[in-house]
Amino acid sequence: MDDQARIMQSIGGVSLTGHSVQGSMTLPPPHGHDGTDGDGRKQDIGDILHQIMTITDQSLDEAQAKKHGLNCHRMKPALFSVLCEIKEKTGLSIRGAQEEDPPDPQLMRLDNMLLAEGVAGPEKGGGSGGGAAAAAAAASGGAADNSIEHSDYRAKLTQIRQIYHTELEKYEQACNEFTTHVMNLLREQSRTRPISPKEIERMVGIIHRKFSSIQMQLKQSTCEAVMILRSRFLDARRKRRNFSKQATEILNEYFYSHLSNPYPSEEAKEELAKKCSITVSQVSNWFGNKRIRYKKNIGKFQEEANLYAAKTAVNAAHAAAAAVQNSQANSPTTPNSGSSGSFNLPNSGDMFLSMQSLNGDSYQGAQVGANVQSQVDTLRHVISQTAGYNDALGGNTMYSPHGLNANGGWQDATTPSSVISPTEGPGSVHSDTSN
DNA sequence: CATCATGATTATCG
DNA sequence: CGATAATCATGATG
Repeated sequence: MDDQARIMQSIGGVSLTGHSVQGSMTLPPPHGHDGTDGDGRKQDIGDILHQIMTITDQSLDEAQAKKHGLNCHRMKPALFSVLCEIKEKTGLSIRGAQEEDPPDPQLMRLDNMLLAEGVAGPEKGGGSGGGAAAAAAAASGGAADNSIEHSDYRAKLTQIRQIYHTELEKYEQACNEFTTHVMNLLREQSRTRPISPKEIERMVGIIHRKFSSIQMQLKQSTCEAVMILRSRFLDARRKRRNFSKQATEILNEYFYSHLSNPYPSEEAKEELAKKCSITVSQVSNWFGNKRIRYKKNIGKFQEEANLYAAKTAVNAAHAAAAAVQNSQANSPTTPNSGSSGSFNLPNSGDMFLSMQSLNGDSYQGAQVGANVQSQVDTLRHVISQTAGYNDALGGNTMYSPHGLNANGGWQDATTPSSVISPTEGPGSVHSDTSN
Protein backbone atom coordinates (compact mmCIF):
# COMPACT_ATOMS: atom_id res chain seq x y z
CA MET A 1 0.00 0.00 0.00
CA ASP A 2 2.78 2.31 0.75
CA ASP A 3 4.14 1.59 -2.61
CA GLN A 4 0.90 2.52 -4.27
CA ALA A 5 0.65 5.78 -2.49
CA ARG A 6 4.09 6.62 -3.54
CA ILE A 7 3.26 5.98 -7.16
CA MET A 8 0.17 8.07 -6.96
CA GLN A 9 2.08 10.88 -5.54
CA SER A 10 4.48 10.64 -8.36
CA ILE A 11 1.76 10.69 -10.92
CA GLY A 12 0.12 13.58 -9.25
CA GLY A 13 3.32 15.47 -9.38
CA VAL A 14 3.75 14.75 -13.02
CA SER A 15 0.29 15.93 -13.92
CA LEU A 16 0.78 19.03 -11.94
CA THR A 17 4.00 19.85 -13.70
CA GLY A 18 2.14 19.45 -16.90
CA HIS A 19 -0.21 22.16 -15.79
CA SER A 20 2.54 24.51 -14.93
CA VAL A 21 1.08 25.49 -11.65
CA GLN A 22 4.00 24.35 -9.77
CA GLY A 23 4.45 27.73 -8.21
CA SER A 24 1.14 27.79 -6.52
CA MET A 25 1.34 24.32 -5.25
CA THR A 26 4.26 22.97 -3.39
CA LEU A 27 3.98 19.29 -3.48
CA PRO A 28 6.41 17.34 -1.40
CA PRO A 29 8.84 15.49 -3.58
CA PRO A 30 7.99 11.89 -4.15
CA HIS A 31 10.79 10.66 -2.09
CA GLY A 32 12.40 12.10 0.86
CA HIS A 33 15.85 12.33 -0.57
CA ASP A 34 15.83 15.79 -1.87
CA GLY A 35 19.28 16.76 -2.81
CA THR A 36 20.39 13.34 -3.89
CA ASP A 37 22.22 12.69 -7.06
CA GLY A 38 20.76 12.03 -10.44
CA ASP A 39 21.07 8.35 -9.93
CA GLY A 40 18.27 8.20 -7.43
CA ARG A 41 16.09 10.32 -9.67
CA LYS A 42 16.68 8.10 -12.62
CA GLN A 43 15.87 5.24 -10.42
CA ASP A 44 12.58 6.87 -9.54
CA ILE A 45 11.65 7.64 -13.11
CA GLY A 46 12.48 4.21 -14.18
CA ASP A 47 10.37 2.94 -11.41
CA ILE A 48 7.45 5.05 -12.45
CA LEU A 49 7.79 4.13 -16.05
CA HIS A 50 7.84 0.59 -15.12
CA GLN A 51 4.75 0.99 -13.09
CA ILE A 52 3.05 2.68 -15.97
CA MET A 53 4.08 0.11 -18.44
CA THR A 54 2.85 -2.67 -16.31
CA ILE A 55 -0.33 -0.97 -15.34
CA THR A 56 -2.23 -2.75 -18.06
CA ASP A 57 -1.04 -6.01 -16.69
CA GLN A 58 -2.64 -5.37 -13.41
CA SER A 59 -6.01 -6.85 -12.72
CA LEU A 60 -9.13 -4.77 -12.63
CA ASP A 61 -9.42 -5.23 -8.94
CA GLU A 62 -6.01 -3.90 -8.48
CA ALA A 63 -6.84 -0.87 -10.59
CA GLN A 64 -9.98 -0.31 -8.58
CA ALA A 65 -7.99 -0.52 -5.45
CA LYS A 66 -5.58 2.03 -6.76
CA LYS A 67 -8.37 4.27 -7.80
CA HIS A 68 -9.82 4.02 -4.38
CA GLY A 69 -6.49 4.80 -2.94
CA LEU A 70 -6.27 7.83 -5.11
CA ASN A 71 -9.68 8.98 -4.11
CA CYS A 72 -8.81 8.63 -0.49
CA HIS A 73 -5.57 10.36 -0.71
CA ARG A 74 -5.25 13.29 1.59
CA MET A 75 -4.14 15.57 -1.18
CA LYS A 76 -7.01 14.73 -3.42
CA PRO A 77 -9.44 17.45 -2.32
CA ALA A 78 -6.82 20.10 -2.65
CA LEU A 79 -5.82 18.91 -6.08
CA PHE A 80 -9.40 18.70 -7.08
CA SER A 81 -10.22 22.19 -6.01
CA VAL A 82 -7.17 23.59 -7.71
CA LEU A 83 -7.97 21.87 -10.94
CA CYS A 84 -11.53 23.06 -10.72
CA GLU A 85 -10.31 26.54 -10.19
CA ILE A 86 -8.14 26.39 -13.22
CA LYS A 87 -10.92 25.00 -15.29
CA GLU A 88 -13.20 27.65 -14.03
CA LYS A 89 -10.75 30.35 -14.99
CA THR A 90 -10.05 29.05 -18.44
CA GLY A 91 -13.55 27.94 -19.21
CA LEU A 92 -15.62 30.77 -17.87
CA SER A 93 -13.80 33.43 -19.76
CA ILE A 94 -14.82 31.77 -22.98
CA ARG A 95 -18.50 31.40 -22.47
CA GLY A 96 -19.16 33.88 -19.76
CA ALA A 97 -20.69 36.34 -22.16
CA GLN A 98 -23.48 34.23 -23.52
CA GLU A 99 -24.81 33.20 -20.20
CA GLU A 100 -27.43 35.90 -19.90
CA ASP A 101 -30.80 34.78 -21.13
CA PRO A 102 -33.51 37.29 -20.38
CA PRO A 103 -37.11 36.17 -20.78
CA ASP A 104 -37.45 35.77 -24.48
CA PRO A 105 -40.04 38.20 -25.78
CA GLN A 106 -41.04 35.81 -28.47
CA LEU A 107 -41.57 33.07 -25.97
CA MET A 108 -43.69 35.40 -23.92
CA ARG A 109 -45.67 36.30 -26.96
CA LEU A 110 -46.29 32.66 -27.69
CA ASP A 111 -47.25 31.98 -24.12
CA ASN A 112 -49.68 34.84 -24.11
CA MET A 113 -51.23 33.74 -27.31
CA LEU A 114 -51.59 30.18 -26.16
CA LEU A 115 -53.18 31.45 -23.03
CA ALA A 116 -55.52 33.66 -24.96
CA GLU A 117 -56.51 30.85 -27.26
CA GLY A 118 -57.28 28.66 -24.32
CA VAL A 119 -54.64 26.15 -25.26
CA ALA A 120 -52.52 26.80 -22.28
CA GLY A 121 -53.95 27.51 -18.88
CA PRO A 122 -56.95 25.93 -17.24
CA GLU A 123 -59.39 23.78 -19.08
CA LYS A 124 -62.17 25.95 -20.28
CA GLY A 125 -65.24 23.90 -19.75
CA GLY A 126 -67.60 26.48 -21.16
CA GLY A 127 -68.86 24.04 -23.70
CA SER A 128 -71.89 23.01 -21.76
CA GLY A 129 -74.14 25.73 -23.06
CA GLY A 130 -73.08 25.35 -26.64
CA GLY A 131 -73.22 21.62 -26.37
CA ALA A 132 -76.70 21.77 -25.01
CA ALA A 133 -77.72 24.13 -27.75
CA ALA A 134 -76.26 21.85 -30.34
CA ALA A 135 -78.00 18.89 -28.79
CA ALA A 136 -81.24 20.76 -28.74
CA ALA A 137 -80.72 21.71 -32.34
CA ALA A 138 -80.07 18.15 -33.30
CA ALA A 139 -83.11 17.06 -31.39
CA SER A 140 -85.31 19.64 -32.99
CA GLY A 141 -84.11 18.57 -36.37
CA GLY A 142 -82.58 21.89 -37.24
CA ALA A 143 -79.63 22.04 -39.54
CA ALA A 144 -77.54 23.81 -36.94
CA ASP A 145 -74.63 24.06 -39.28
CA ASN A 146 -73.04 26.84 -37.39
CA SER A 147 -73.28 25.13 -34.08
CA ILE A 148 -71.74 22.09 -35.60
CA GLU A 149 -68.95 24.12 -37.02
CA HIS A 150 -68.46 25.79 -33.73
CA SER A 151 -68.29 22.59 -31.79
CA ASP A 152 -66.04 21.25 -34.46
CA TYR A 153 -63.73 24.13 -33.86
CA ARG A 154 -63.81 23.54 -30.15
CA ALA A 155 -63.16 19.86 -30.57
CA LYS A 156 -60.18 20.57 -32.74
CA LEU A 157 -58.92 23.12 -30.29
CA THR A 158 -59.26 20.63 -27.50
CA GLN A 159 -57.34 18.16 -29.54
CA ILE A 160 -54.57 20.62 -30.09
CA ARG A 161 -54.54 21.44 -26.43
CA GLN A 162 -54.26 17.80 -25.47
CA ILE A 163 -51.43 17.21 -27.85
CA TYR A 164 -49.74 20.29 -26.61
CA HIS A 165 -50.04 19.29 -23.00
CA THR A 166 -48.91 15.74 -23.49
CA GLU A 167 -45.97 16.90 -25.53
CA LEU A 168 -45.11 19.48 -22.97
CA GLU A 169 -45.27 16.93 -20.24
CA LYS A 170 -43.17 14.56 -22.25
CA TYR A 171 -40.56 17.20 -22.78
CA GLU A 172 -40.56 18.13 -19.18
CA GLN A 173 -40.16 14.58 -18.11
CA ALA A 174 -37.42 13.96 -20.61
CA CYS A 175 -35.72 17.11 -19.48
CA ASN A 176 -35.83 16.05 -15.88
CA GLU A 177 -34.64 12.59 -16.67
CA PHE A 178 -31.86 13.85 -18.78
CA THR A 179 -30.86 16.39 -16.20
CA THR A 180 -30.66 13.90 -13.41
CA HIS A 181 -28.86 11.51 -15.64
CA VAL A 182 -26.29 14.09 -16.59
CA MET A 183 -25.97 15.18 -13.02
CA ASN A 184 -25.33 11.68 -11.87
CA LEU A 185 -22.88 11.18 -14.64
CA LEU A 186 -21.03 14.32 -13.80
CA ARG A 187 -21.01 13.50 -10.14
CA GLU A 188 -19.68 10.14 -10.95
CA GLN A 189 -17.06 11.64 -13.19
CA SER A 190 -16.15 14.19 -10.62
CA ARG A 191 -14.41 11.40 -8.83
CA THR A 192 -11.96 11.05 -11.66
CA ARG A 193 -11.81 14.46 -13.18
CA PRO A 194 -12.23 17.93 -11.82
CA ILE A 195 -15.85 18.96 -12.00
CA SER A 196 -17.08 21.59 -9.64
CA PRO A 197 -20.67 21.81 -8.49
CA LYS A 198 -20.86 25.09 -10.29
CA GLU A 199 -20.06 23.36 -13.48
CA ILE A 200 -22.79 20.85 -12.93
CA GLU A 201 -25.11 23.68 -12.31
CA ARG A 202 -24.11 25.29 -15.51
CA MET A 203 -24.59 22.09 -17.38
CA VAL A 204 -28.05 21.78 -15.97
CA GLY A 205 -28.71 25.31 -17.11
CA ILE A 206 -27.57 24.45 -20.58
CA ILE A 207 -29.80 21.43 -20.65
CA HIS A 208 -32.75 23.45 -19.50
CA ARG A 209 -32.14 26.03 -22.12
CA LYS A 210 -31.97 23.39 -24.77
CA PHE A 211 -35.19 21.90 -23.64
CA SER A 212 -36.92 25.17 -23.34
CA SER A 213 -35.91 25.99 -26.87
CA ILE A 214 -37.50 22.75 -27.88
CA GLN A 215 -40.55 23.74 -25.89
CA MET A 216 -40.62 27.00 -27.71
CA GLN A 217 -40.68 25.15 -30.95
CA LEU A 218 -43.54 23.12 -29.64
CA LYS A 219 -45.36 26.24 -28.61
CA GLN A 220 -44.70 27.82 -31.91
CA SER A 221 -46.05 24.94 -33.88
CA THR A 222 -49.03 24.80 -31.56
CA CYS A 223 -49.66 28.45 -32.21
CA GLU A 224 -49.41 27.83 -35.89
CA ALA A 225 -51.86 24.99 -35.65
CA VAL A 226 -54.29 27.17 -33.75
CA MET A 227 -53.91 29.93 -36.26
CA ILE A 228 -54.55 27.59 -39.13
CA LEU A 229 -57.53 26.13 -37.37
CA ARG A 230 -58.83 29.55 -36.59
CA SER A 231 -58.43 30.84 -40.09
CA ARG A 232 -60.08 27.76 -41.41
CA PHE A 233 -62.92 28.27 -38.99
CA LEU A 234 -63.27 31.86 -40.06
CA ASP A 235 -63.22 30.79 -43.65
CA ALA A 236 -65.86 28.29 -42.89
CA ARG A 237 -67.88 31.04 -41.34
CA ARG A 238 -67.35 33.15 -44.33
CA LYS A 239 -68.56 30.34 -46.45
CA ARG A 240 -72.03 31.01 -45.36
CA ARG A 241 -74.66 28.40 -45.13
CA ASN A 242 -78.23 29.40 -45.34
CA PHE A 243 -80.13 29.01 -42.17
CA SER A 244 -82.57 26.24 -41.93
CA LYS A 245 -86.07 26.81 -43.16
CA GLN A 246 -87.26 26.56 -39.63
CA ALA A 247 -84.86 29.16 -38.42
CA THR A 248 -85.82 31.71 -41.04
CA GLU A 249 -89.41 30.93 -40.27
CA ILE A 250 -88.95 31.74 -36.63
CA LEU A 251 -86.93 34.82 -37.35
CA ASN A 252 -89.41 36.08 -39.86
CA GLU A 253 -92.23 35.41 -37.52
CA TYR A 254 -90.60 37.51 -34.90
CA PHE A 255 -89.66 40.17 -37.35
CA TYR A 256 -93.08 40.63 -38.80
CA SER A 257 -94.86 40.36 -35.56
CA HIS A 258 -92.64 43.08 -34.20
CA LEU A 259 -92.53 45.02 -37.37
CA SER A 260 -93.21 48.26 -35.65
CA ASN A 261 -90.15 47.78 -33.56
CA PRO A 262 -88.05 44.97 -34.91
CA TYR A 263 -85.32 45.30 -32.38
CA PRO A 264 -85.26 42.20 -30.26
CA SER A 265 -83.85 42.69 -26.85
CA GLU A 266 -80.83 40.78 -25.79
CA GLU A 267 -82.99 38.17 -24.13
CA ALA A 268 -85.21 37.93 -27.14
CA LYS A 269 -82.17 37.46 -29.30
CA GLU A 270 -80.95 34.71 -27.06
CA GLU A 271 -84.31 33.08 -27.16
CA LEU A 272 -84.43 33.28 -30.91
CA ALA A 273 -80.90 32.05 -31.18
CA LYS A 274 -81.77 29.07 -29.07
CA LYS A 275 -84.90 28.37 -31.02
CA CYS A 276 -83.13 28.65 -34.33
CA SER A 277 -80.00 26.96 -33.10
CA ILE A 278 -77.86 29.78 -34.31
CA THR A 279 -75.76 32.22 -32.38
CA VAL A 280 -76.92 35.48 -30.95
CA SER A 281 -74.69 37.42 -33.27
CA GLN A 282 -76.22 35.59 -36.16
CA VAL A 283 -79.59 36.68 -34.93
CA SER A 284 -78.29 40.20 -34.77
CA ASN A 285 -76.90 39.89 -38.26
CA TRP A 286 -80.14 38.56 -39.49
CA PHE A 287 -82.15 41.35 -37.99
CA GLY A 288 -79.71 43.91 -39.21
CA ASN A 289 -79.91 42.57 -42.71
CA LYS A 290 -83.60 42.12 -42.51
CA ARG A 291 -84.32 45.61 -41.31
CA ILE A 292 -82.18 47.26 -43.91
CA ARG A 293 -83.41 45.10 -46.72
CA TYR A 294 -86.98 45.37 -45.69
CA LYS A 295 -86.74 49.07 -45.53
CA LYS A 296 -84.95 49.27 -48.82
CA ASN A 297 -87.51 47.42 -50.75
CA ILE A 298 -90.66 46.91 -48.91
CA GLY A 299 -92.57 45.85 -51.94
CA LYS A 300 -90.49 42.75 -52.19
CA PHE A 301 -91.43 41.74 -48.71
CA GLN A 302 -95.14 42.29 -48.87
CA GLU A 303 -95.98 38.75 -49.58
CA GLU A 304 -93.72 37.52 -46.90
CA ALA A 305 -95.10 40.06 -44.50
CA ASN A 306 -98.62 38.96 -45.09
CA LEU A 307 -97.70 35.39 -44.81
CA TYR A 308 -96.01 35.74 -41.50
CA ALA A 309 -98.47 38.21 -40.22
CA ALA A 310 -101.16 35.72 -40.87
CA LYS A 311 -99.17 33.02 -39.28
CA THR A 312 -98.49 34.89 -36.11
CA ALA A 313 -101.96 36.21 -36.10
CA VAL A 314 -103.25 32.70 -36.11
CA ASN A 315 -101.18 32.06 -33.08
CA ALA A 316 -102.26 35.23 -31.46
CA ALA A 317 -105.79 34.50 -32.35
CA HIS A 318 -105.66 31.41 -30.27
CA ALA A 319 -104.88 33.55 -27.33
CA ALA A 320 -107.03 36.51 -28.06
CA ALA A 321 -109.48 34.77 -30.25
CA ALA A 322 -112.93 35.48 -29.05
CA ALA A 323 -112.79 39.16 -28.66
CA VAL A 324 -111.35 39.83 -32.03
CA GLN A 325 -113.36 37.39 -33.99
CA ASN A 326 -116.65 38.65 -32.77
CA SER A 327 -116.25 42.17 -33.74
CA GLN A 328 -113.82 42.12 -36.58
CA ALA A 329 -113.51 38.89 -38.33
CA ASN A 330 -115.53 39.81 -41.32
CA SER A 331 -115.10 43.47 -41.46
CA PRO A 332 -112.39 44.77 -43.74
CA THR A 333 -112.45 48.07 -42.03
CA THR A 334 -109.03 47.74 -40.72
CA PRO A 335 -108.56 50.09 -37.93
CA ASN A 336 -105.59 52.08 -38.66
CA SER A 337 -104.21 51.26 -35.34
CA GLY A 338 -102.15 54.38 -35.26
CA SER A 339 -98.65 54.27 -36.48
CA SER A 340 -96.23 54.96 -33.80
CA GLY A 341 -94.21 56.82 -36.29
CA SER A 342 -94.53 57.80 -39.86
CA PHE A 343 -92.49 56.05 -42.42
CA ASN A 344 -90.60 57.81 -45.04
CA LEU A 345 -89.60 55.42 -47.71
CA PRO A 346 -86.70 56.37 -49.86
CA ASN A 347 -88.53 55.44 -52.97
CA SER A 348 -91.90 54.15 -52.15
CA GLY A 349 -94.02 56.79 -50.68
CA ASP A 350 -96.71 55.64 -53.01
CA MET A 351 -96.89 52.46 -51.12
CA PHE A 352 -97.76 54.29 -48.06
CA LEU A 353 -100.49 56.09 -49.85
CA SER A 354 -101.81 52.96 -51.34
CA MET A 355 -101.92 51.44 -47.96
CA GLN A 356 -103.91 54.30 -46.71
CA SER A 357 -106.38 54.06 -49.48
CA LEU A 358 -106.63 50.36 -49.18
CA ASN A 359 -107.34 50.58 -45.59
CA GLY A 360 -109.91 53.13 -46.33
CA ASP A 361 -108.62 55.06 -43.49
CA SER A 362 -106.60 58.09 -43.14
CA TYR A 363 -103.28 58.02 -41.57
CA GLN A 364 -103.17 59.36 -38.13
CA GLY A 365 -100.29 59.80 -35.91
CA ALA A 366 -101.88 58.35 -32.90
CA GLN A 367 -99.30 56.83 -30.71
CA VAL A 368 -99.63 53.37 -29.44
CA GLY A 369 -97.25 51.28 -27.48
CA ALA A 370 -95.08 49.41 -29.85
CA ASN A 371 -95.98 46.02 -28.60
CA VAL A 372 -99.60 46.61 -28.72
CA GLN A 373 -99.17 47.98 -32.09
CA SER A 374 -97.40 44.94 -33.34
CA GLN A 375 -100.30 42.92 -32.20
CA VAL A 376 -102.52 45.26 -33.99
CA ASP A 377 -100.45 44.85 -37.07
CA THR A 378 -100.79 41.19 -36.82
CA LEU A 379 -104.44 41.30 -36.33
CA ARG A 380 -104.94 43.74 -39.03
CA HIS A 381 -103.23 41.42 -41.39
CA VAL A 382 -105.20 38.46 -40.53
CA ILE A 383 -108.20 40.55 -40.91
CA SER A 384 -107.04 41.80 -44.23
CA GLN A 385 -106.48 38.30 -45.35
CA THR A 386 -109.73 36.99 -44.18
CA ALA A 387 -111.29 39.93 -45.82
CA GLY A 388 -110.01 38.71 -49.13
CA TYR A 389 -107.12 41.01 -49.78
CA ASN A 390 -104.50 39.29 -51.78
CA ASP A 391 -101.44 39.80 -53.83
CA ALA A 392 -103.44 40.56 -56.88
CA LEU A 393 -103.22 44.13 -55.84
CA GLY A 394 -99.85 44.31 -57.43
CA GLY A 395 -97.44 44.05 -54.62
CA ASN A 396 -97.83 47.44 -53.11
CA THR A 397 -100.58 46.24 -51.00
CA MET A 398 -101.49 45.95 -47.50
CA TYR A 399 -98.62 45.56 -45.22
CA SER A 400 -97.41 48.97 -44.57
CA PRO A 401 -94.55 49.61 -42.31
CA HIS A 402 -95.81 51.50 -39.40
CA GLY A 403 -92.83 51.96 -37.31
CA LEU A 404 -90.78 53.79 -39.82
CA ASN A 405 -90.37 57.42 -39.30
CA ALA A 406 -89.69 60.31 -41.57
CA ASN A 407 -86.00 59.70 -41.50
CA GLY A 408 -86.31 56.26 -42.84
CA GLY A 409 -85.67 54.62 -39.55
CA TRP A 410 -87.73 52.69 -37.15
CA GLN A 411 -88.71 54.50 -34.10
CA ASP A 412 -89.95 53.36 -30.86
CA ALA A 413 -93.25 54.70 -29.93
CA THR A 414 -91.87 57.85 -28.57
CA THR A 415 -93.97 58.09 -25.52
CA PRO A 416 -94.94 54.62 -24.67
CA SER A 417 -98.51 55.10 -23.81
CA SER A 418 -99.99 53.63 -20.74
CA VAL A 419 -100.24 50.33 -22.46
CA ILE A 420 -96.84 48.78 -22.23
CA SER A 421 -97.59 45.20 -21.58
CA PRO A 422 -95.98 42.97 -24.16
CA THR A 423 -98.57 40.37 -23.58
CA GLU A 424 -101.06 41.59 -25.96
CA GLY A 425 -103.80 42.48 -23.55
CA PRO A 426 -106.78 41.48 -25.59
CA GLY A 427 -108.76 44.28 -24.19
CA SER A 428 -106.58 46.98 -25.56
CA VAL A 429 -106.28 45.28 -28.86
CA HIS A 430 -109.93 44.88 -28.99
CA SER A 431 -110.57 48.42 -28.15
CA ASP A 432 -108.10 49.43 -30.72
CA THR A 433 -109.50 47.26 -33.41
CA SER A 434 -113.07 47.92 -32.62
CA ASN A 435 -112.64 51.26 -34.17
C1' DC B 1 -73.03 31.20 -66.40
C1' DA B 2 -75.83 35.24 -65.06
C1' DT B 3 -78.57 36.72 -61.50
C1' DC B 4 -80.68 37.06 -57.27
C1' DA B 5 -80.89 35.78 -52.24
C1' DT B 6 -78.65 35.87 -48.11
C1' DG B 7 -75.35 35.50 -44.30
C1' DA B 8 -71.19 37.89 -42.85
C1' DT B 9 -68.02 41.72 -42.65
C1' DT B 10 -66.66 46.44 -42.56
C1' DA B 11 -66.94 51.45 -41.97
C1' DT B 12 -69.24 54.90 -39.72
C1' DC B 13 -72.14 57.15 -36.43
C1' DG B 14 -74.46 58.39 -32.12
C1' DC C 1 -71.54 49.07 -27.99
C1' DG C 2 -75.31 48.55 -31.02
C1' DA C 3 -77.50 50.18 -35.37
C1' DT C 4 -77.11 51.24 -40.11
C1' DA C 5 -75.50 51.11 -44.77
C1' DA C 6 -72.55 49.36 -48.02
C1' DT C 7 -70.18 45.60 -49.61
C1' DC C 8 -68.32 40.97 -49.98
C1' DA C 9 -68.82 36.22 -50.98
C1' DT C 10 -71.26 32.29 -51.54
C1' DG C 11 -75.56 29.51 -52.28
C1' DA C 12 -79.54 28.73 -55.04
C1' DT C 13 -81.87 29.06 -59.26
C1' DG C 14 -83.00 29.13 -63.98
